Amino acid sequence: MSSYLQVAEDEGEEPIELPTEDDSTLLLSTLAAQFPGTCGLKYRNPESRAMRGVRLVEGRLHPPENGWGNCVYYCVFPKENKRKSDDHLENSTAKTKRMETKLKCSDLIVLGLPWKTTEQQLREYFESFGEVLMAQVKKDPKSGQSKGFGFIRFGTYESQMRVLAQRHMIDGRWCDVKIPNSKEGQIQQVPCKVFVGRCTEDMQSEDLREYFSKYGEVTDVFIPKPFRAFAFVTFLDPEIAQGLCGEDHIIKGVSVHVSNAAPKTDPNGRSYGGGAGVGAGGPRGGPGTREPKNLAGPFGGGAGTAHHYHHQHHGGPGGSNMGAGAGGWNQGGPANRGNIDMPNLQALGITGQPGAAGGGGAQNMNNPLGMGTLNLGALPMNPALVAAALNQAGWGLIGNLQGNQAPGGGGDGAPQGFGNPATTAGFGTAPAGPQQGAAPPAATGQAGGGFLSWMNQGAAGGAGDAGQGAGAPGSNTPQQPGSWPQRGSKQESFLKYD
DNA sequence: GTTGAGCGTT
Repeated sequence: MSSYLQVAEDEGEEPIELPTEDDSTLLLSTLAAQFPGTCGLKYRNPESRAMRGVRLVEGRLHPPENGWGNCVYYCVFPKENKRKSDDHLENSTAKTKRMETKLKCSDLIVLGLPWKTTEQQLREYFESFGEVLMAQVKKDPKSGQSKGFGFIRFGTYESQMRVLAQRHMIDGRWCDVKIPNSKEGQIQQVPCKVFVGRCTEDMQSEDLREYFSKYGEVTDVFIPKPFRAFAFVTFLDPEIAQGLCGEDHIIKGVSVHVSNAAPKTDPNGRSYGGGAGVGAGGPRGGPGTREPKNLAGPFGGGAGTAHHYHHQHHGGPGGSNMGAGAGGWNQGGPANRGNIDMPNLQALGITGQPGAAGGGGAQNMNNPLGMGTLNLGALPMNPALVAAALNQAGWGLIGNLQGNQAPGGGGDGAPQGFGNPATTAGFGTAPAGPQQGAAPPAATGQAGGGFLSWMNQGAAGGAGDAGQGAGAPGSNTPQQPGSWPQRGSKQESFLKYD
């Protein structure tokens, strides 16, 4: 017997009745279907007159102690918890939400299923990650024998991301979940990493982490060694990262400048950018302003680059992670599959948007968090500039947190600030939705403490990426017994900080 | 009732 719950976008708005589930919970997906971008619910406590948050566990909103009652519940949006000072981005909530409607889930292919696994079992397994809209096991039409793979579809992007983030022990076998080839290039990438210039030597990674944590969860801090007067800070929420770009902040009494994380280069030092400097985009750091040492700038337009990458390929098909023809976007094409240069890009569905720079770029910029916090399309720039900036933002490199890739040489550039258990513990700890329930109330927009913490953003942090992975093994994957099976591993290569 | 990288009878 499901009943209905009155939910309004905000106080004073017309409520909509939403059906609750049999267990009286309200599916976040149900909520999000009517209020795209919502990340939670709140209601006004009649006694204290204060707003109260509704418990959210694994995609289900749980009623207060005495049931839902008759009061009206209000949506909580990530945007609303953001600081106000990002108005320069002109990211209206409405626009953000509109964007989010485009954050559709994709079918996901599940590889490596045991022959005996049924669709029902498949569904049941993945339901611990969120609402499963579809589950199928591909079978031989004649014999009915499973082909050993299947497809699933989730109701929420977050669930999808969670599932893509790890391997799955299904019915006794490790299975891979990936974006199907047929869906390639349909998912977006987002930069979560910012460049912090004018750092002083006494700024430790923890200082930066502490400082920037007030804006959102910091998943990574990278400070090059030896001292180079800059750092990289990676946020869980890409929009937070974006919102900080162009700003000056005082840390330890020193004014530092935040800008887009620098672009990366391929081993030959070629530029990936389309030539439009990031600085042209507006408030972001202009060319040359962020690089204390002015390394040879491989960017188009001669913008100074903070650093570049060195790719070490250990066998396997070479190829840079960014195809020149793609204007800097990770293409995720077949040539890249399995290339550690973009380890989990494909798995995470974070692939390029070749058309981004051309037409309709803005609407293609979506948020893999599924929380709708990023709205690059609303930036006061034209799509081409956005695309150009993004090309240089150093997005795209997603490391594999499972710890089987980075160790063994990849961690040489990340002596500290990585592999922080506090930030890596989120994922892979339990299939049943790690820490959502424990997420601090204020952390809306961040699906739990460690959501996506495993993501290694940006090539800029190549060394850091590796380091993060290196820090993870054994500490963040209690459920992962031993190492990741080597199935499908084709090569090893590393990104090394230059 | 075998097999173990892959890619979906709509």
